[in-house]
Amino acid sequence: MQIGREEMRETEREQNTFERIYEIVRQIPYGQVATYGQIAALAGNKRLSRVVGYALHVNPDPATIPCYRVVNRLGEVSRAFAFGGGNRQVELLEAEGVQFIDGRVDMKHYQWNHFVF
DNA sequence: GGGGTGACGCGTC
DNA sequence: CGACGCGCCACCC
Repeated sequence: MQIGREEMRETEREQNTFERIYEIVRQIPYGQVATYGQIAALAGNKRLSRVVGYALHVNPDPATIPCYRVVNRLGEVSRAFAFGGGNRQVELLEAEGVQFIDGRVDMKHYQWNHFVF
């Protein structure tokens, strides 16, 4: 169909923003976590961190998008986690072997390092 | 089209 | 430490 090329690019970009975010979150390995900013950077713009948060908030498919593996830069889980609060998120992560120090993920050891592979 | 909001990040005080 | 403030960008009135 013939819609304006620019218009289409815009639409594509917007969809891709979310698609990229979800695709990246899907790739976070078992037993590891990533930060919002990290995902934003991988999605192409590290300033998208807030959008990443929003994207996970409206997570369309929690079954395949492990949003609980996403924490903030300090390793803190979200208090507004969808399934029964942040405590639930902590449980899920600990079940994967992720260790916490003072209520925060030990980022040094569990943050996903996408460069090493 | 304008304005408020947020599962963030970073600088300041 | 904690409390603000600001920038960012997509979303929702």
